[in-house]
Amino acid sequence: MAVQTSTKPNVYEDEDDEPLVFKRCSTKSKPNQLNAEAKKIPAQRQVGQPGKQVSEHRSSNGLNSSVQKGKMVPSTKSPPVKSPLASPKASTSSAGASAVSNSKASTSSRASPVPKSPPSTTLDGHSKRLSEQNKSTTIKKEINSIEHPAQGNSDSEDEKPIGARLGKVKPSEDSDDDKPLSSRIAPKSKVGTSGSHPYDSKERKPVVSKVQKNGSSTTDKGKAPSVVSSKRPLDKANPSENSSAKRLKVSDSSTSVKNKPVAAKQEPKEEDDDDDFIPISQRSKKVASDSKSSLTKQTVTKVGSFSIKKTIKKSQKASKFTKYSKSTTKPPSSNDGQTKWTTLEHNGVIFPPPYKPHGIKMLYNGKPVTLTPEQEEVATMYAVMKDTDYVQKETFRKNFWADWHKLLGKNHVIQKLDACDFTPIYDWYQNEKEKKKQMSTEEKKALKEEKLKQEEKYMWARVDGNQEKVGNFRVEPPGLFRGRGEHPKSGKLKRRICPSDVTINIGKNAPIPECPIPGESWKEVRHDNTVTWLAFWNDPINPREFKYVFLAPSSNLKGLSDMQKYEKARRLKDHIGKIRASYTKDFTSKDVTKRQIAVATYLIDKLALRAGNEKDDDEADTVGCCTLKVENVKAIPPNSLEFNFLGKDSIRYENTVEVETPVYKAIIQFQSGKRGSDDLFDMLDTSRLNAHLKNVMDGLTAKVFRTYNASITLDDILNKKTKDGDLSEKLVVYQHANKEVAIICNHQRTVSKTHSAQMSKLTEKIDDLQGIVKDLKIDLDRAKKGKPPLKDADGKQKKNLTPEALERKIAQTNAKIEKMELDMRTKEDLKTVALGTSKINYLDPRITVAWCKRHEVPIEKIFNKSLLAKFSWAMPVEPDFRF
DNA sequence: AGGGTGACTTGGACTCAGTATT
DNA sequence: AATACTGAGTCCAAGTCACCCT
Repeated sequence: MAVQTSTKPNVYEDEDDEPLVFKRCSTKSKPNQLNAEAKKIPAQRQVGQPGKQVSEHRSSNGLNSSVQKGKMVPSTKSPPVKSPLASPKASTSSAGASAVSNSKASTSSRASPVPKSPPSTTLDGHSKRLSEQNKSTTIKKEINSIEHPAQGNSDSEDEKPIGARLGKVKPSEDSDDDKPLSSRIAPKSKVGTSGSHPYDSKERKPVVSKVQKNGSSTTDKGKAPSVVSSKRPLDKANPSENSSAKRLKVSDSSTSVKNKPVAAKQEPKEEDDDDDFIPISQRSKKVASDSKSSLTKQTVTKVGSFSIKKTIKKSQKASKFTKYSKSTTKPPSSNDGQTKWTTLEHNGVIFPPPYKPHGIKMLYNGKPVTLTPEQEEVATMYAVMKDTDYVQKETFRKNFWADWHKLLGKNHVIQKLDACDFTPIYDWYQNEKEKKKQMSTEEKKALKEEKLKQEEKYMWARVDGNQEKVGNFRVEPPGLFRGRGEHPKSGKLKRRICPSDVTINIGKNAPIPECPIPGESWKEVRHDNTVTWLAFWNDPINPREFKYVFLAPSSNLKGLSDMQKYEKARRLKDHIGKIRASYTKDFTSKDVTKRQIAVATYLIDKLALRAGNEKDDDEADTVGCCTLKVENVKAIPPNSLEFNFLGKDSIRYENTVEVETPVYKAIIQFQSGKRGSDDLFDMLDTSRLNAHLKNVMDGLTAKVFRTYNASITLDDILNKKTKDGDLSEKLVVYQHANKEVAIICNHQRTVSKTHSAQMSKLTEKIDDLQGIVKDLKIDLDRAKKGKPPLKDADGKQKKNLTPEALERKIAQTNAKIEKMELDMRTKEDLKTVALGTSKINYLDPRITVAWCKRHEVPIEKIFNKSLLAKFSWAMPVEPDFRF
C-alpha cells in the first residue's frame, strides 16, 4: 500500500513533450473491416506504428474472422424502421387512442398521479417544487452534506488522471513496487502523440511525473492511502459508503422517506488515515473498517446530518444554479438498501397502434403477390430497410427469411428471399414519408398534440409523493432485430408485445393501471418496492431477458443512484494508491491467478477497459478486459502492447501503449503456449476480479475505475488549463477536457456522411476570405498612395475607403478566417469522438457545476435541458468542490 | 464455487424540430 | 422558401454486477 503522501511535484507542464500513450490510436483503414467500421476513424492517430502494423498483426495472428471484420455499424442512412408499420396516421382506433379515452374516465376521478400539466421544463418543475418548501431543505442539506465531504482532496498522483499518470518517468526507473503507478509508467515515445490535434499538440496531456513516493507497501489495509494533497481544503465528511448500504437488506422495508439515501448518510467518517493533511472527514476510511462497518452503520444516518455544516450560502454566482436544483422535492425515500420507494403510482405503459395494412403488393419473380396483413407487416419491416447495411448481411437476411418464411407457410408462393422484390413497398413507404414531410406546420402541430394527449398520462409517475417523469413508457414496437456487429440474431422478427406480456410494478395501495387494450389484461401486477422498474416484459429476441420501464434520469431515484456512483468513484481516490501499489507488486507474483488479477486491474485502471463478462454464443463476439483473447494483444518490444479488439457495441478498440516491463513480461507469459483465440486471462473472470477488488475497497468493481478516471481527468484538466479569458476560451478548455475523457473511454461515433463535404465547403470559404484579404491589402496600399481601389471581379468600381477603414476590414476578415479555421479544426478533431456519453455517464456533474461557478460560466453552456434536469442534484455544489 | 437470473447502467444510431444559410 | 446543419430527444441494444440457487 502505500499510500503515499504525495509529495510529488506535479508535472503537468504544458511543455512536456511526452506523448500520451494511452490514447486511442487510430489506424488507418484496415482492409478487413467492413465499411461500416471503417467509418469510424479514431481521432487520435498515433504516430508511428499504426495501421499497417495492425493489419499485419491481424493477419499474422489469425484473428478470427468475426473480429477481423469489425463491427458492423448500422448504416447511418438507414431509414426509420420502426414505425412504418404503425404509422401515426394509422388507424384512429389505435390502442393508444382507446387507452386515452379510457384513461380519462378512470383516472381523472381518482386523483391520478398524473399532473394535468406537468412541468415541461426543469425550470418549471423547479418552481413548482419550490412551493413545496420545506422539503426542499432536506434535500439541500443532503446534497450539501454530500458535497462537502469530498472537498478537499488530495492531489497525490494516484489521484491523477490516467493521462497524467503516464508520464515521463520511465519504467525502468521505478521498478519498485512501492512507487506509484504513475511514476512507473513510461510514455511511449512515439505513440500517442496526436499531432494532428491542435489542442493536444500544444497542450499535451497532463503528464505527471509522479514522483511520488508512495510506496511503501504499507499494507495497510486499513488505512487509506494517503494521498492527500494540501490542495483541497475543505473537509467534509466523506460520504462514501453508500453503495454498500444499498445492498443491505434491511428488514424494515417500510422505512419511508426518512431514511436517507445512502450516500447521504455518510457520517463524517472516521476516515482515514494517511493523509496527514487531510481532514479526516475527507479521507475515506480504511478498507477494512469500511467494509464491515459500513453495513452496520449506514442505515441510520440521514442525510440531513451532514448538512449542517454548510449553510446554504451559496455564492452569488451559485445562485443561478439553484434554479436547476430540485431541492424542493422530498428526498427519496429510504435507502435502507432494499427499499427503493414507499408509494408508487403510475399509469402503466402505452402500446403501439395495431398494424394497418397498406395493401401494396410486393413482387416475387416479377409478379405481384398478395400477402395477409401479418405477412405484409413483416415484409414491410424488411422492405423499408432496403438501403441499410443490415440487409447486406447474410445473417440478417437468413434470420429474417427464417422467421418470415414461417409466417408465409410452407406452401406459399414465395419460396426464397432472393426472388423477392420489395421495391413497391419501399416506394410506398418513401412516399408516405414524403407526404408526412409535406404536411403543413399546423397539421404537424395538430398531430403532435394529439400524440401528446394520448401519451400524457403515461409520462408521469408519483413516487413517494413526488411527481416524477417516466423514462420509456412506450412499449417497443415490433420490428426486425438490429443487433450490432456480427450479432447472430440480427434480422430476427421481434414480435409485437401485448398487455399479456407485461408485468406491472406498483404500490400496494395504488390503483392498478388500466390495461390500454380493451379485453386484454396485464400478465401480472406486483408490488415490489425493492426495485425501481414500473413494468417489464420478456425480450422477444431473448426470452430469458427483460425489457424494463424505468423512471427518467431526472427522477430522484435515478439521481440518487447517480450520486452514489460518483461518491463511490471518489472514494476510490483514497484507495487508488494502495491499489496500484498492490497490483504492481503482484505483477511478479508466483501465483498466476494473482498475477492475472494484477495485470487485468492495471489495464482496467490505466486504459479504462470494461470488465468483460463472458458472453454466450448467441451474442456478438466482443470482449472486455477479462475476456481478452491472446490475439487481441500484441507485445511489441521493448515494452509496448498493441490492443485491437471489438468492445461493447462492437466498437473497435485500438491502442498501442507503453507499459511497465513486468506487465509486458506477464502478458507474454499469459500468451505463451496458447492459440490466438484462447483467453489471455484464463484464470480470471469478472466475478473473480470484482471479488478481489471488493477486498480492497468496499463496493469496488471494475467499472468504478472508468468513472473515477474519467471524472478525475476532467477535474484535473479543468483545473490546470482554465485561464482567465473570455467565455469561449473557457468553453474550449471544457470541450478539450471532455474530449480527452471520451478518448480514454473510447467513445466513438460514426463520421457524419456529410463531414468531408462540410470540410471542403469550409476550406472554400476560407479561401474566398483569404482572397478578399489579399484584395483589401492591395487597396490599402493604393489608398495610402491616394489611388482608388481596383475594380472588383465584375469590373465594377469599389467604394473608396480610407486606409483606416480598410485596415479595419482586413482585421475583421482575418478574425473571421481564424474563427473558421478553429471551427474546422474542432470539427475534424471531434469527427469520430462522441462527447455526450461521458458527459452523461462518467463525469461527476459537480465538477462541472463547481467549475462553472468558479469561472462564471453559465451552466447552460455545458449542460442542456435534460442534463440540467438529470443533474439537478449536483447544482448546489460549492464552487470549490474537487472530485 | 459456479451458473443463471434479474436489475440497472452505458452507448451509439436515429429522428426530428429548430436554426442558420443560401 | 428551400436546404443544410445541429443538437436534443428517443430508441433499444449491450454492457455490468449482485444475488439466488444448486
